[in-house]
Amino acid sequence: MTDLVPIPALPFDLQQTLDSGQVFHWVAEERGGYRGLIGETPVRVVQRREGEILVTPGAEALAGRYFALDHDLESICASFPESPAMTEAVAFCRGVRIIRQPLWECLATFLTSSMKQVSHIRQMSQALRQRFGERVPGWEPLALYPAPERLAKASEAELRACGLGFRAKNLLATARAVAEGVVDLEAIRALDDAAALAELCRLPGVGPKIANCTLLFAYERLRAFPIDVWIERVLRRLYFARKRNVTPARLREFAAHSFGPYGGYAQQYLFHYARSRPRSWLHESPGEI
DNA sequence: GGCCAGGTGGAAA
DNA sequence: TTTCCACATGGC
Repeated sequence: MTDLVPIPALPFDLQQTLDSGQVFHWVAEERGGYRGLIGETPVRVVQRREGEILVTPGAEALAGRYFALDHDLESICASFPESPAMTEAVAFCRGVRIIRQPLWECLATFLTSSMKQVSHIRQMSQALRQRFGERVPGWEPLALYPAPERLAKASEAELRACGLGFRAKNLLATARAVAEGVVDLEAIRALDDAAALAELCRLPGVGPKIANCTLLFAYERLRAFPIDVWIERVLRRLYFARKRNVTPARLREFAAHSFGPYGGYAQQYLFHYARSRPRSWLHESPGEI
């Protein structure tokens, strides 16, 4: 293996970023670091110390963009609403970045994520890559995420064989819609947030949660605020403690208006922090933090 | 073995 | 409008 090349990254926490539930295919190596694909380019990334990462020669610019090393985390965090829990989440998530993923890979992966734990999403992603994606010579077992055209040719049974369960039907239908140009993922880049959300939601199996994840993790819409079961619990505990009849619509409205232009970052930090706490954390009252 | 997991879509109230 | 429920699979 050729020597890796250092690039400055401060603050950046590679391990937590890859383990924060936004990307699912990076493989930890026994000697340390990770192997993964940035689009179609195989890359090895290692972080040995604060403030820098080492990457495969030639992939410096690609990795810097993918890992969003240009995001000004200090300004982003300063824009969050004040609260003890938010402060704790920010401290815990120091260096976690919201990365820039390829559109289809991100959309399709989150399409398979419904009612699945993060480890299961990894398994399905790997199975789909191994079964339908092109291998990368010399980088086994890495394989590309299969293009919509490839999945569109698969049968629902083949997709189910990758452990997708009822999600197979939706992935197949969405792959066909994208392959046929019914929905143009690239063209969505030009739309504003609301229009982009609506366009993504036209795809079968894609609702507001998955659409917002795709907007946040692939379309660089840092205001997008996906609400899943975890974030719903966090919002209820931190901001609606002991209040009854808080509808999902009320939560959506609150999230959209309370977290500012980088609400997606706030959401990701709260998500990652809450998932790292003991289960009981979600059931304590805010005053007990 | 019951419970839950980064939800969605369609039916029923 | 809101509420309810089926939908597959796997880990603990």
